[in-house]
Amino acid sequence: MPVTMRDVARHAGVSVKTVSNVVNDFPHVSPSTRERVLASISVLGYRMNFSARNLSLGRTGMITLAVPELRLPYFSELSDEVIVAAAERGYTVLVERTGGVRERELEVLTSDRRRMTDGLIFSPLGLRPSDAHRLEVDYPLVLLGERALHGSVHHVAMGNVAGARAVGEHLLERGRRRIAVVGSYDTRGAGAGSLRTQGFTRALADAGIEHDPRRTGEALEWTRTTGAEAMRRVLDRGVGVDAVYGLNDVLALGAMRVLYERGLRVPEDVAVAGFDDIEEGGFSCPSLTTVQPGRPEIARTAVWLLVDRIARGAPAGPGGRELVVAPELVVRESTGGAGEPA
Amino acid sequence: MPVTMRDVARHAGVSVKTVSNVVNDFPHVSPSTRERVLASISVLGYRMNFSARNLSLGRTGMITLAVPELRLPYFSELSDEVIVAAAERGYTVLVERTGGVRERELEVLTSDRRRMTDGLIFSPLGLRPSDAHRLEVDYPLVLLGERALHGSVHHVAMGNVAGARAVGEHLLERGRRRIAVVGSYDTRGAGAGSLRTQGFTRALADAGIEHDPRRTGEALEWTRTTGAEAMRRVLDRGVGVDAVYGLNDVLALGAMRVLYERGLRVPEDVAVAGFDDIEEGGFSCPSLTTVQPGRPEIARTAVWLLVDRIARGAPAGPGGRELVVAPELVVRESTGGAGEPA
DNA sequence: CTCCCGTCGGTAACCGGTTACCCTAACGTA
DNA sequence: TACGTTAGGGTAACCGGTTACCGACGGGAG
Repeated sequence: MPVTMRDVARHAGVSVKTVSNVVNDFPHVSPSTRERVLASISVLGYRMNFSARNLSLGRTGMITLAVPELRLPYFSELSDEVIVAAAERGYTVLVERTGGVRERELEVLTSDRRRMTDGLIFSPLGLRPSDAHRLEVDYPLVLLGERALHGSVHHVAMGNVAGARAVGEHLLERGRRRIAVVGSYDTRGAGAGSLRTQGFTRALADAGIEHDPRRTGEALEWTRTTGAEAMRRVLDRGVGVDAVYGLNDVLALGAMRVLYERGLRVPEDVAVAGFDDIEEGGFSCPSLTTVQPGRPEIARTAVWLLVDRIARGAPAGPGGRELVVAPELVVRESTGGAGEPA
Repeated sequence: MPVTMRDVARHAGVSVKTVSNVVNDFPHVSPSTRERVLASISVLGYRMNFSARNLSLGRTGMITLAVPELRLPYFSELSDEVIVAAAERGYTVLVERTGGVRERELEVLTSDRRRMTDGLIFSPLGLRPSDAHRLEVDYPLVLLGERALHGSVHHVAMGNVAGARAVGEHLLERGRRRIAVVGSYDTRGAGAGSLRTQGFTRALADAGIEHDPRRTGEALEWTRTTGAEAMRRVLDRGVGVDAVYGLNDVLALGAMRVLYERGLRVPEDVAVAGFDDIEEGGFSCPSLTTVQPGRPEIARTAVWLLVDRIARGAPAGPGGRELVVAPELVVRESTGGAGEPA
């Protein structure tokens, strides 16, 4: 039913090889022949069958991006950037949603679906350190987010500790001492939550201040809702709070919402800072101080590394590189703005 | 190099047909044989080659979702929902980004890349009414957003006019009369902007009020930034404003940010309402009154219609259905809350 | 007038599944 | 014992590109 290359060849009076040459812009085709073939293609309405090409070539021109949830602004902005970067390199992106659930993440690594694409950019959330060996796969893989314990897998990380430290120092500089942390959960692992907590407490420790655990509001998922709930719990404990550090922006915005509901002024009564620099934080009222983790660079780098591995045909190998993108503090109204320190 | 079905067959001492039967859960395989085949698969580490399967089957198990930008909350939330709905039906989603640019949208409709998937869910933005015939494609297609002028293409729409009218009536009910519209651009076409403007002005007209065009802030793109700019332009014209209707939520939030910067109180001085009910609007300060357009239902319906068409193998046909999902007004703080009308 | 070489294009095998069609063995029945 | 029936499984063609390999043709050099 559909028009094939052989149909075109017949129509144009040439061979399939020639049609293929034309379609793929190969040399050694005379202009007149090319013309004729293109005309036939147009007349017959020929469209290439990608499954067939993929089968022959052994590659698909697609990569998989696996993220927890597309609706979280950080990931939607990241995905957007990955898609753009992939398009620049001629790749299309297939998006998998893991929900941040360990089982689904493991499944993404091994499922047959994965094999529909040439490689995987993977932002794990639920994986445990003991799952590290699961990342030793035989296809091109680039990890985003936290570091794999070791191994040969490329890995693009952000400066979580450095960024968190900068937030801590900034809040201290603004004279805040009773700082709540919203979102902390696991403080020991190698996950973002842990690293961002560590960097922060380190800044406090350097200033001779100890973080009061009663000012920690835990949140397993990082959403506006859980941020708000965590903030409420902290406030309800009755310990004074003059600043809030949300481990990411949506947590911070959820917390800010609770402060608003309780009539606390930001930044006069309570300063607020987040992490990720999602677009929304630039428009909240007040705008949100945060850490720009270099997301565009992360996206580009991840795609490049992956495409590179695909092109080289070297699926794994010992060349697992860890690239850490430098973060940058973005000071906005929620901590008093870029003006003079309070 | 990679393990094929024939390798498995040889190893298990059966034929490829039997391996295929096992892999695809077909009947007529004795338990013992099945066991043996599964063991061989496991030993050899066999993984199915999807390109080959796709070539044989003529389908890929993937669908394309084409949206303007993934970073816009409406589309990221929609994409999330489409991905979930597709997964329920056994499909994976390939995301294309059009940027809302007409050329890219037309390209998505016809490109070879499109042929890598079984169907397309398409949310056009830049297409003109005169492009309607371009939508008469020979593969399964479901449109989101505004109506195609006519034709045989399935189409899931939201109740733009009804929703916008509800917003208008709500603002009037709250005693607002000098209402700015942010985002309007084309007021005649069949696009969302036009419909949402029409519904609104109709509500005003019904109340005997005429919309002052000086209170219209145009914005071609619908983002927080353009919303803010449009709001500034309106305010700078010096005409009084006691309410703002953003044609979508991010426009409204951008406008709200400007009101905040200028020291205008929301909702006391200026009420604000949007459209789309993105999650962010529930957490802004104040929270944003908006229209919930039934996005989850839109996503599910679109996927179902598409999968249905794919399954039926009836690419087009005269059965183009238009489904309109009913919108619902969500009253929040930015217009005075659900309490008694001011 | 040959020979050589580079250009252009044809032939057919191959990628790795699916499946129409066929055969066999085993069991039940007359 | 002969035969029908069906479950189980084998064979080979096919999906539609890609490409290794081969051959023909035309022009310039010897």
